[in-house]
Amino acid sequence: MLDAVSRVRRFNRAVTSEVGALDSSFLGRGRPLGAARVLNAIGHGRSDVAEIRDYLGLDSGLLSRLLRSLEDEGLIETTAHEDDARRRVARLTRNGRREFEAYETISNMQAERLLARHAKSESLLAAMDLVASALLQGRTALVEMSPRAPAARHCLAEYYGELARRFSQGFDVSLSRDPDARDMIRPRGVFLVAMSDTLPVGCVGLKGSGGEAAEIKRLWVAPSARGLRLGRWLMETAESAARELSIKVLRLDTNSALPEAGQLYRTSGWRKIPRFNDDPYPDLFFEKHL
Amino acid sequence: MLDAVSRVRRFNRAVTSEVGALDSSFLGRGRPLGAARVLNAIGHGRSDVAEIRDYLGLDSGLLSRLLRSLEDEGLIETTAHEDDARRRVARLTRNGRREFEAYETISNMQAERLLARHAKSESLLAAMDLVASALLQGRTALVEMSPRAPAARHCLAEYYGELARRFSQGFDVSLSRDPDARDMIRPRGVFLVAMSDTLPVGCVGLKGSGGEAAEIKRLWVAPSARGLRLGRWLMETAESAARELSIKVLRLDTNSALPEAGQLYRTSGWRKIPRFNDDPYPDLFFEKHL
DNA sequence: CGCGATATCTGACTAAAGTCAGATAATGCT
DNA sequence: AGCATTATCTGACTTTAGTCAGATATCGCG
Repeated sequence: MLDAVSRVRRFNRAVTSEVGALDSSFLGRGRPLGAARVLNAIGHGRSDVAEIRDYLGLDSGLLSRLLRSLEDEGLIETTAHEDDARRRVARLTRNGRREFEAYETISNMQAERLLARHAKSESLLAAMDLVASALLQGRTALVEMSPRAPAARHCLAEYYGELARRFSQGFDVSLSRDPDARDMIRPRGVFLVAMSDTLPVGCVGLKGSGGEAAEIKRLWVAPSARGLRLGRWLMETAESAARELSIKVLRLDTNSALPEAGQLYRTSGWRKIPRFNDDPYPDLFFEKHL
Repeated sequence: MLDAVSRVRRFNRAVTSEVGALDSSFLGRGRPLGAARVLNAIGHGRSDVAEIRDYLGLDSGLLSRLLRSLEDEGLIETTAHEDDARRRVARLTRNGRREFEAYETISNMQAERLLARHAKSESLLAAMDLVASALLQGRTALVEMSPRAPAARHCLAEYYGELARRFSQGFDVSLSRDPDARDMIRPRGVFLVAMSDTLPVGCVGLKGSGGEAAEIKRLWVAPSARGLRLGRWLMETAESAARELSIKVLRLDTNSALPEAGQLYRTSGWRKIPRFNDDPYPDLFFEKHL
């Protein structure tokens, strides 16, 4: 019936009217949209004036005036940056925080209303995640963090859950060789998480030993972010990090129940090698010289 | 990691920036956004001034001026409505059509670009359909049309495809009692299609015989529109139409491989009855007195 | 200290969008 | 025909957003 482009355009029309509705609900608090956006940016932790300007794409003169008007309303206060008095930092006052929270409530209620009128809200959320990951593709960031950080833990939990679903015999982390977190933190290794706005959508661990050999562990991409070549990007970034750490040879184990992963390794310079550990889950082993 | 509301809000942020990008690409043709929107509304067949005003939510004075500026550019011409000279109708000139098509090209290319950078564009499209159906929920319309109309045929083809996937023995329309289209057109019956913007997302047929008994056939809701209570709405509307046609008793057949349908019938006043036909596919039979 | 670079602000504009009170003309109804 | 209603238009205005050229203050560095 409808070709692909028409379907995308129907989607665009649908969200345009919905987004417009959000904007006009923001107008209800008697403040122009520009000022409301600045207040919200500050509320969400963007304190540096340059950072706000950059985030909202505003002219420096315009932002300066908007900040002044929020200051006159008593919602924010600005002070000089402590190590550089040319820069200014903005902070919400008590009233500003109250006003910011009113905007937050509007946004949250809008979101809740949408979910409430859908009887299958889990499938709606999954679809929203997928579309958002596609739209945010260019702004996805790979962040190095501890495997114990919340975003990293989230990815690992999803990863284990997925293995449990995919392996016919299930998956129990405690039976697998769970790497010590310290081996995936510099200087021994690294742990990378792909962040798409606030959502962690993928991860990979480089588990070093201090020597010239290291292992790739825990490569995972969220279902909502598949098809965006994130796996490849994670692997390339992990390999660069390995080179920085003077690692010469990388190894990894995987399972033939994860064919996408195997395909990725084969097409990016990895070579199949014999089993090199006694972990019960993997049945395929790869190596790559850097 | 992220609760439902945060996920919706991430989605909102993602589409807000995307919509902004579409808007600014429209600016490239040297015309303010307001004028471009009016031109596009006219190009998409909205000719009545009041209709445009309503669709775009514009003040009458503002729209009047925008129409004047498009007229001065030679892109549209307005004439009095033929049955009511107070109303005006706008129409694209040859140049206007060319300009409209330039905007169409921009939108189409934007959509294609998004799809092209996604390696699983079919899953992206399915997600977009689902989100759009949810957002457009309040604007979904039930349209009575011939079962031979394109939108109706689309629904029927999807319906047959779904039966083929769901029934363990497959499904072949030619073995089933395919109702004559005329039995689902007034005055004998009706055929309803749920339109969500341009996408047909559900259908139902009321197959009459001219007498007091009629059958409900071809109830289908698109996967992207499930959870929106569309099935129930289609059934209620078909029942109202049946009452209008002085039908006293409705019957239908279904299959236990379609549990959602059976559940819907059971919770809306239908009673299980013995088999009343020799169609090989159904194994459940219902009746409802109006 | 002096000087070019940097961050923000101010002033003076313009363009776009939106508001609102009539003006104008056609229509429907008695 | 008379008159309230309806659809659109015009004029006069305000608000919001955005641009741009300097002004001001601070910083980093030789």
